[in-house]
Amino acid sequence: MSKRRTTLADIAEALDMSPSTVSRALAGHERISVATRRTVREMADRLKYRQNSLAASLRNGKTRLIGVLMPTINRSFFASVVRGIEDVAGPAGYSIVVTQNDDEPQKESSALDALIRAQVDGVIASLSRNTTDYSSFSELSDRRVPLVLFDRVSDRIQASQVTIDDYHGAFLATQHLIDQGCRYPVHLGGPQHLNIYQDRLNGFREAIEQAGLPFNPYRQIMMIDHTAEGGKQAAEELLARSDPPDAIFSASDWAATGAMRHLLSKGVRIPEDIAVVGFANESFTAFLEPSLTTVEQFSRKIGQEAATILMQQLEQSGTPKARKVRLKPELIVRRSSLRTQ
Amino acid sequence: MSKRRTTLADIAEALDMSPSTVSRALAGHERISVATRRTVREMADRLKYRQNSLAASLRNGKTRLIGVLMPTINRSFFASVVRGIEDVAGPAGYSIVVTQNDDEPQKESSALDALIRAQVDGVIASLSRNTTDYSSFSELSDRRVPLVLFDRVSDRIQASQVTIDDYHGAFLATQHLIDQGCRYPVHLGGPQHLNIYQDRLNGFREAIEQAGLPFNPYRQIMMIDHTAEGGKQAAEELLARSDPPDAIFSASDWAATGAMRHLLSKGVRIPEDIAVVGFANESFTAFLEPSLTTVEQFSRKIGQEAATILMQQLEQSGTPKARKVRLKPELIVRRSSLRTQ
DNA sequence: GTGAAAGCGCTAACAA
DNA sequence: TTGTTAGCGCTTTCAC
Repeated sequence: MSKRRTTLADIAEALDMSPSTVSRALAGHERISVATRRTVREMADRLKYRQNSLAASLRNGKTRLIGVLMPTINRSFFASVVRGIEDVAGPAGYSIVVTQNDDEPQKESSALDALIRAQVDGVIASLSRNTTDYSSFSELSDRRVPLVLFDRVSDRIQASQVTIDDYHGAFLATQHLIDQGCRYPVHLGGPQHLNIYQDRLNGFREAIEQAGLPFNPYRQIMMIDHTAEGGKQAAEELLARSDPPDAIFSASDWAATGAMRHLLSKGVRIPEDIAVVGFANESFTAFLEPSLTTVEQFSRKIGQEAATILMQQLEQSGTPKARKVRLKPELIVRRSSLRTQ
Repeated sequence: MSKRRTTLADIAEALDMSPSTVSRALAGHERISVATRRTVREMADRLKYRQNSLAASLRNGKTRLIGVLMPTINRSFFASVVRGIEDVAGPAGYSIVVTQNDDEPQKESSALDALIRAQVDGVIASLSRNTTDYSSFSELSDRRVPLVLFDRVSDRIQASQVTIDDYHGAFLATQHLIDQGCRYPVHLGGPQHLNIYQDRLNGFREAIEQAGLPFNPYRQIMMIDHTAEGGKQAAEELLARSDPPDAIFSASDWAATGAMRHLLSKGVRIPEDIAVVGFANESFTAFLEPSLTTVEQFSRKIGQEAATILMQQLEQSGTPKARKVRLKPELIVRRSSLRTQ
């Protein structure tokens, strides 16, 4: 009744052969006769044998586990990335260990610790909002664990990178607003030590300058908390100004949504009075009223790319050279910014 | 340059003591002198020792890994559950391996396979939409791997269960619609072999019957695909009727959203002509126009509960007896259903 | 084509 | 309080 796991030895005994033969047969080794392979496989099935990957891993140093580290899985962008990672890692026979840093550097390093202890073969990570000390990551390279960073990356960490061209996305969004006749757009930005927010801000500024419009950073850039509430507060502040903007480009959909909601409640017409553009193409943005123009960042694709790169580095034996992949975002034009017909 | 991992033996050698002493010292064993413990710990730090949990696991049969299996992580409900699981499993020193079944039974069994091979100490799972053969799960109990099911559960599997009272949630929602003066509500339901959809439908019917309203299942129940598109199609069909309903209770927020969108585009007033209630309290529902009344199902809490139960079963040595936890959902009333002031 | 034996790194029973 | 030893289940070198 109390079943112990079936081991190689059990199969060997049942078949009166040696464990090594069984191991080789199961691995599909060339040198083992086809007949033996068949019998072994059948017996393995009958005994419901499952390889104890612990033992195998201990022996050959590979766990076929890949570690994922992100701010929180509980946000659609990151959940999609995990999904993308699974898309390619799963079929390749890897399982995924998910850890989170909650934007706290200390949780980040303990999560990395857990991943190292779990002996993951490689790691895919997005930095915590507040990471400034990168030493926890250097432990990975010390141990020759390949690392791929995505979205929130840093050149100060030796690793491959997968990002989208945030600069370009922001540029497209802003240019679109200008095309729609907006002359005084405001950007709702995020912490500038994160590449993504810096790039989005730069794209915004560049589009304005290229269009030859006046640009006043103190009036046209607001650093906010990227939540619906943060967006709402920003909108309040903007409406209180003597010269409210005629467009808002938010670095996130959530802030854009919060802002839009507040504007509407104050009788502001969108897009006629103020046009609004978000960033991320969260799945609900198409269903807002008016539907929200935003930038698609292909989160699932990001995960797939990151996993693909990691797989390559794991399979190839030599020293993996860091690769950088930058995906092109796309502007999704919807009603919140469409003034012309 | 090419660093091999530091092992217990390395520390032992450096300190001229035996590996077992080092092992015990690191484990904080009582019988080891405090002085020794200190020196050992310091040396371990200096050499950046990390326990090879593979070896430890192989030895003592515990991996401190828990497997999670769900339809797809890429949906906010499930991502939240994972988050909840992490909330309690992480601090307890467990890491989480995430797998998905994409609502395909065959992927489900291969995911379970992967989890078994990975030697997870326990499993938390929600069934695939199409699971009818539960034999893959019986392998877990054969191997005495504790299992906790959540949301989509089945009594035909020997396991603990964490669910919300879907029946009650649906009952509250429907009762609320009736309170608002609706007399002819229609339910957008899902596959009846899943407990959750069955319970929601039952709650709907029961509320109508208790109110003494006429009930025609053929007219008042529609089985649909629970996506925005599915909701839209349902709305189309309902509007084409000679006797359209005065309320819609959808078993999902997404379908409710799609339906609402379509109704509004056809000039239907919500909630005056047709009131709408969804299910799940997806984070965006508060920002729809009108904001959507829905049922909060405490997804993160579900994950926390499931993990707590699993932890208990893992720590306690005896045969774990299956527990069933049923959380109370809450109706979140918003404008899409508020007719009275 | 198959077997014997060693060892991956750790822990724990037993011994001292 | 510490050391010795065996063994978890697997893979692989070397031998036949």
